[in-house]
Amino acid sequence: MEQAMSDSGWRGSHEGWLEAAYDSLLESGVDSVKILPLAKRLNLSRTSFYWFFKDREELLSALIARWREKNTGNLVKQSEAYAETLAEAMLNVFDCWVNKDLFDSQFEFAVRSWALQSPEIVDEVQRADQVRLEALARMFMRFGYGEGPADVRARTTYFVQIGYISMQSKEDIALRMKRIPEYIAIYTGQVPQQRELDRFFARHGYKPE
Amino acid sequence: MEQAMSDSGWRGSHEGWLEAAYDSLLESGVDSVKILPLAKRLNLSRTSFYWFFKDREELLSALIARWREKNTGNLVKQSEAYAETLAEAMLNVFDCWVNKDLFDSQFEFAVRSWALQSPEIVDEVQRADQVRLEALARMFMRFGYGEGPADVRARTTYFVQIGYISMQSKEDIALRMKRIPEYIAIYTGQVPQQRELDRFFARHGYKPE
DNA sequence: GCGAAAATGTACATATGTGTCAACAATGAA
DNA sequence: TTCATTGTTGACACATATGTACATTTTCGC
Repeated sequence: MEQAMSDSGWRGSHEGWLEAAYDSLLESGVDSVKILPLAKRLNLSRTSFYWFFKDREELLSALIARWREKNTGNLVKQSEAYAETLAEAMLNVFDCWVNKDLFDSQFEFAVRSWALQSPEIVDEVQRADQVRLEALARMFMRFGYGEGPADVRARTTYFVQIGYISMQSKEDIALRMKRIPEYIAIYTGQVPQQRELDRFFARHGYKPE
Repeated sequence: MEQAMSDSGWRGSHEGWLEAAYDSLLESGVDSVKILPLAKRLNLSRTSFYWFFKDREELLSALIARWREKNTGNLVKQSEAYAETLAEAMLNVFDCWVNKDLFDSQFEFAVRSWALQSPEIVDEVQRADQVRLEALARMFMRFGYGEGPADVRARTTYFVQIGYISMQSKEDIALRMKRIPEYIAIYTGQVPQQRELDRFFARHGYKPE
């Protein structure tokens, strides 16, 4: 239960507090990101916090910066990755949905919930949504869709995932993988080729029987 | 800014506090549902609250009961409504997405965000999701889909909406209506007939040009 | 080892929330 | 008009959070 520390011999650190804040945000929402509880978790004095951050606000800003840098960047990158067919391109995007390193769903949900009580976060989230949707629409257009249909398909693809996240359901990998060809067919209007699926499954260490 | 009152000459009431709690929940999330701020909003003494509710817990339970009774019931009902084609059936479900009386999106989002900080609410939400998804899947099966495809299509339909809700975007009605035929095509795999769309638009008081 | 810095802790002032209690006011039925 | 019911209030006790001031300890370069 020890947080990552800088190489100094000190117990606390900027990263330590941030990591604890991140954990608390994901577990129980922004309102649980309070200095006193974090101090208890870290076994540090509460006031020690103020050496690293000006105040609670600054900690929350750092949290948002972290989210901004992670989730949107990777989604855009995956939507632009090389692919021969639309189905393959879609599977590249799906990498995000099954790989925590590319897209942190819990973080995403926590930030969206946070938006409910902060207009600044609403702005932040809406900016992210726009960037992501535009990237997905460009992907559909690369494969011949017109602007209107590409937009609606981008929305379908994206909203389904955001909706899924907000379900917070923990269904097992096998079931999720089994549904994937079906989703690809709906989103792209074309059935993925077996070798495309095989490549996808392989890179996520999944073996269908 | 006067809350609905019972017919007695008293200022407060069970409904008054509940309504204020509902407003606050939708505006700023559960953590804003505190007795002291609600009292200020109602221009009542804080302690007067305890005449109507045992404690804050009881108020929150009343809020959840309200949500449970409203959103799930109507969605199930719409999915079971009479329709000659799948596209028409889908449009019946879409009634929920454009009519606040049938489905309260903001309430939905607020409750889902609340789940982040309460395991009991997680249970509540998951139960609702299951009931709703089963109703939608039954609808697809009524029109000839097998169990597997019906399930995935139900999920697509439902998740897109939940995702849309969590975007909290307030795009104008005309734009949403314009996208509807496109969505119907993706979800059902069939293009809706003009007369079906006309009927849908008409009952929501929308006139396409 | 010594001193500056980096980090921690104690004490204080303040704000906001909860819930209980006992006194008080308004209402309407007998 | 009495008077129990229904509703309202302020005072109290307590809990949890924030942030500041200042003293103290730890660490590392010299």
